[in-house]
Amino acid sequence: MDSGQVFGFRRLGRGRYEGSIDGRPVHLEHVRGSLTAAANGAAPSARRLREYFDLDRDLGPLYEFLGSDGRTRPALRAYRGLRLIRQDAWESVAGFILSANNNIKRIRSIWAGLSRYLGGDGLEFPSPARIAAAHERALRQLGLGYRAPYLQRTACFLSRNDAYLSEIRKAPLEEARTRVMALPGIGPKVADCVLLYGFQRYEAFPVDVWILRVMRSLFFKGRRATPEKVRELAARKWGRWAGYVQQYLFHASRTGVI
DNA sequence: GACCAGGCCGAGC
DNA sequence: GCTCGGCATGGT
Repeated sequence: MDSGQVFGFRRLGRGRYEGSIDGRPVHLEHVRGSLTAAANGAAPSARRLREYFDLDRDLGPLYEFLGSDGRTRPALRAYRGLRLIRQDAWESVAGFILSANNNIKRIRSIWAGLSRYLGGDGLEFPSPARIAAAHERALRQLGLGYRAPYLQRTACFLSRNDAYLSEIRKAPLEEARTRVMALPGIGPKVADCVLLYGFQRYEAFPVDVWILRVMRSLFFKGRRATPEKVRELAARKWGRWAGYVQQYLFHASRTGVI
């Protein structure tokens, strides 16, 4: 919840969060290895929670990758158990359009504003149609800045092409990436985030400023390396686990562990 | 009061 | 094809 994957959850206390899953508000509590969910209406089922948090995936191969290399081992030691949330595709599209040249704290704040002023009764994140119907000026007032037209144009397009995202899910990786990048405000990095977090394409390896720094430092002897070179190395080294490795490196880098 | 943040876009070579 | 400014805004 705190590793920059989702922006709609608020931390209430140790292991306690409020947010929404499947468009329904929910309270989550994680204590001593036990996860519980509570809601006013229907809470997500145990099965749904296991799926949402990807709990049934065997992370053995990931731990082997991370643990067998001294450069990545600290990230595993610190954050063993960290998993990729299987979030809604539209929410990943919107969240990572907002993320461009922004910081996580402020993305959360913008997300909360959109939910409060454009979402439904449960303060869930607004649908494409609701954002499409908003005025760009209103979006700017919520702090989106120059991202306002991007989010709105993408919302307009998706509200009129409701099969667009589900077709991406079925496409081969490179085609899927091209189609995600065709949306306004989405370039290579945001596309990789959408593929990874919204479509569970675990080969995707988003390269932002944090990942670029840590990858240069760990694997390029501190020398310059383009995001494209970094992506190629990650694909070669970690294959289908690259996205998971990225999350460990990103979070460890941001928290000063590596 | 700089500098930075999970970058993208359009213009100009 | 590539490089390079411009872009809104709040946190630090």
